[in-house]
Amino acid sequence: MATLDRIHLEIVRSVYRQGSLTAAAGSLNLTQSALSHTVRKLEDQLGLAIWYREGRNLRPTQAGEYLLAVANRVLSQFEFAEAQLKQFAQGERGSLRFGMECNPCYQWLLKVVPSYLDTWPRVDVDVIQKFQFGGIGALFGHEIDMLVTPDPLFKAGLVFEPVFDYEQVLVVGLNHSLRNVDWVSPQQLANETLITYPVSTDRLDIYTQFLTPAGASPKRHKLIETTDIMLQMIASGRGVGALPRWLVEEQSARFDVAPVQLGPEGIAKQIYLGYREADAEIDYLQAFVKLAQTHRAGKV
Amino acid sequence: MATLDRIHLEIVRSVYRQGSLTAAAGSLNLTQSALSHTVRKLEDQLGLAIWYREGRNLRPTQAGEYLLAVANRVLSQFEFAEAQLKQFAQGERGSLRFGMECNPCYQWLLKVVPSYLDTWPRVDVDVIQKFQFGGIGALFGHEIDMLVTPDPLFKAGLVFEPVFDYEQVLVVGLNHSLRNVDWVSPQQLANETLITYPVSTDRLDIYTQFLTPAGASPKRHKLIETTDIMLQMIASGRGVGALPRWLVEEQSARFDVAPVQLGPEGIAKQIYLGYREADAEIDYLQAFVKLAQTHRAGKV
DNA sequence: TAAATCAATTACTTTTATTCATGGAGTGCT
DNA sequence: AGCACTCCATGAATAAAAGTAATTGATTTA
Repeated sequence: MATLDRIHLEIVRSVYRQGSLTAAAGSLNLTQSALSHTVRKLEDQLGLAIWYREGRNLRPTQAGEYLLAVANRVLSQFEFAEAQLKQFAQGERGSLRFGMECNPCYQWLLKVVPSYLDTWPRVDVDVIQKFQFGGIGALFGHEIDMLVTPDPLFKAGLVFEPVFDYEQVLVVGLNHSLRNVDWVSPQQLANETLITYPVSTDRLDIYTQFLTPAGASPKRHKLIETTDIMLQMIASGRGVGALPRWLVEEQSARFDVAPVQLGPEGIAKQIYLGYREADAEIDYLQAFVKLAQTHRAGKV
Repeated sequence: MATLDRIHLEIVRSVYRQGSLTAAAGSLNLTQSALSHTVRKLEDQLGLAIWYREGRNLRPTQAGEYLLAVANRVLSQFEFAEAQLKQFAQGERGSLRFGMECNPCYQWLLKVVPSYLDTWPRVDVDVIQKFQFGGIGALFGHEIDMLVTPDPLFKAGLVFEPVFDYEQVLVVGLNHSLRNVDWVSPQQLANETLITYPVSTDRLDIYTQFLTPAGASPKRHKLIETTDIMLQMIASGRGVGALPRWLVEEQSARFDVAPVQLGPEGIAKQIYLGYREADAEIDYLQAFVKLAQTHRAGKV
């Protein structure tokens, strides 16, 4: 069935380059006899001649010319593919698909990824934000390779590692009455407009760890998708938000906003990286975890 | 060195299509064991896994995904190439490169080629008009496959076959004084302007077979490259020309020109097709010769 | 004309691919 | 839990193939 094979293309190309079967045999580390046999067999199978035998040398037939063109094209694809696979094998190449389960996670990832891309130039990074069965499901379903989440799930087959600690704070405008208090209580938000990302309240720390336990709630709850717009709204006094302290401090140069501690102890948060146990030895994955932990120590 | 081979791509694709090694083995007419061995060997050589073994089924690794993409692309090229070669083998496909040594030859070819292209849709026809070492040299040098010429050369390795007889005539405008004579003599051209294609006089029949033997020559000799312009010039009385009778008769509908016999006997010409003896069995070449001879009988 | 070069061929050897038989591991069903 | 089923891996045996060595014949070069 499949008469044509890579070796045949190699022979056609080599005969063309070297000018003779004998020379081609040398360059392919085979004997002249071997090539002669292989060629004969191929020609028999195809039912046509690849070369005219003219005296002691070969001149390609039309089929030969065609095969030569195919050889040049296809062989380079083989060679490129092999080079790519070699890079895969050496771990120099791959792709990391991230899944995110909280917005601060995304903000954090944006800060870590650039230096990772520098050290692993051949690893593609992709961020997937919508998964059908949640982050864990996406991990098990191989939709993603790494989950960035504040909620580790220590389950067989998965590994979670903490990579970043931060404090979730209230964000207020510079003229806001709460700006200069040491900390705010849940009740103090009863007359405020709270601006959050548009996700259900059980995924918002300010509800789960602050308002809900105290039975409190804000006057209004506004949903805004992007951080920049959210900060602009807060800066203009339209409401208050809840974000990681480091993010607020970083953005305070661009927006007139300030962080305020939530409760007497503050809300401590952690970001975890989760991945499949089976992938643990993938070096470029392991390298990401290491890099993430390095960032943790310094100020991100 | 060359680890990756066609069969590996076949396996990768088949496993993807069939969903399992066992099924793939079936579709490739091999045993499951054979594939397993082959795969193992390839993975060892590449130094990476192509599939994750998950329970009893296989899920492609990143390298596997990549290989699958390569397989889809490269295998289709193999398959197309094989189909093309099959057409070559069946003589359904090829190319016929014509060389021309006289302008009437070209006119004649233009009339024969269309019906040939109809019957041999996969044969490409090419016309080459400039050859370094003459038509015969081009034939021997494989620049062309078929020579259309009025001068056959019966030489070892070449075959010439007559395919068309025609009469070379003088072409005059409708108001020309020679229009209604039975035939013209060389001397009658002494006061005429002769318009010919721009080639040396020893390649012009009106010189070699008419003027030169009689020691005559026209008053002026103008060179014009295209037949249409030449006929326009003749129609407007700027001179006379020499062309095949069939061509003049055909064009007399478009131009005000008429044919006049050259000499008491007329000038009889033949067109020959020359080709390499070695190509004699190429069916689409032989078919062209046959077709050309058919045209000969009828009015071209 | 002799020496050299090249492809084809035959007989033989080596390597590779494939099969057969079997075992282990997961999956699904009762 | 137990059983049947399916799938992949493996080792040993075998079949197939690819390869080599040595020689021939044809053609070119010196």
